[in-house]
Amino acid sequence: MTARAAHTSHNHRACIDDALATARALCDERGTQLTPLREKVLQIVWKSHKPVGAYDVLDELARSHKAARPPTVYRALDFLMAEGLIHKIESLNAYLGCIEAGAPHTGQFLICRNCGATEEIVDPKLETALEAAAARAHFKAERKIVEISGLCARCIV
Amino acid sequence: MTARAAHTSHNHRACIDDALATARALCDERGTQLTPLREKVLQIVWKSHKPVGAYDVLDELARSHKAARPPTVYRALDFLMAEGLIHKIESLNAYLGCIEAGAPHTGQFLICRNCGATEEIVDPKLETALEAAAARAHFKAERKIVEISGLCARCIV
DNA sequence: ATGCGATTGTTATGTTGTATCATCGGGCCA
DNA sequence: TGGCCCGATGATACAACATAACAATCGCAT
Ligand SMILES: [Zn+2]
Ligand SMILES: [Zn+2]
Ligand SMILES: [Zn+2]
Ligand SMILES: [Zn+2]
Repeated sequence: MTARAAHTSHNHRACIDDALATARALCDERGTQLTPLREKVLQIVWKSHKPVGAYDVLDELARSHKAARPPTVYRALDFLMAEGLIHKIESLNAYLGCIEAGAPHTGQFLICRNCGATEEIVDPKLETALEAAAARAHFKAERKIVEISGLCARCIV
Repeated sequence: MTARAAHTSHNHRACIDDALATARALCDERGTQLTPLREKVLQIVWKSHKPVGAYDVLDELARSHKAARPPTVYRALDFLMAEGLIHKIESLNAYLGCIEAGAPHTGQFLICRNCGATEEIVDPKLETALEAAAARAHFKAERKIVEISGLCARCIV
């Protein structure tokens, strides 16, 4: 498995610390600037394994950063997406920390409609099937969005 | 092939007529009401093979229906989605006529970033791969969103 | 010191989507 | 016929999501 499943109980502090350390290392290597503001936003996005809306990030950010405004947040989110550190969940208009930062990819997501927990999966067979489907239609695939909603293992009961 | 490819030239009037006829037949069979308002919205969505935003629909609708307001359009779109006559393209916040109305499914889409043409595909192998990926993660899939953006055959040059 | 580019501040606005209550109109039954 | 129900639409207001445009700041290279 590439990462802790979203639904398992775990010491989530470790998730956050790992994500932040990885982000610092990647940005350092690339010469991009993971500023304190951007790092704070990344930390907020990683507060849980549920996608978080931009305005929720804003509310949280504003607690420690009174100047925060919508553009403050969207710029940070744009940077983090460009660096591959977070993904946008299009069907929720919300953002989620990436579990495979550094390996460029568009994510594949399993979104629980009951508890909201969203697991990013990296499934090579699915990736292949997506490429093949596009190829059969003579289409040059660039960004491949997969968002599957339903019930997570924990919520199936 | 299940339908005309979005990028091929064709008599699009036939697309619209087919879609409206299918919609009337389905709603009649189900005892649901495809009112003139809803039919008009469906026709507007089908004006092209490009996804159309709700407020674009509103602008168009308002030309013949002065009372039209956002709820007017969203209610009609919600009805048409519930009947499986249109799909929402989540990554564009826009709506597209369904080419397989009557066969319940969540669509798989190829979205050209150059010309905007969006083709709905029905690819059983891809469907299988999605199911398998969810199953491997012990996830009960309900809605499966696939939106692949890139370049259509015509725009690859 | 000066200019440059990247980042952030600041104000305003654009775009997408809902909540809520009122009104209309056909079918149904007393 | 008159009253009732219910689905559809009208109408007003607002919530949620996102960007435009310009100013200020700061590190750094000339
Ligand atoms: Zn965690
Ligand atoms: Zn769940
Ligand atoms: Zn057509
Ligand atoms: Zn194209």
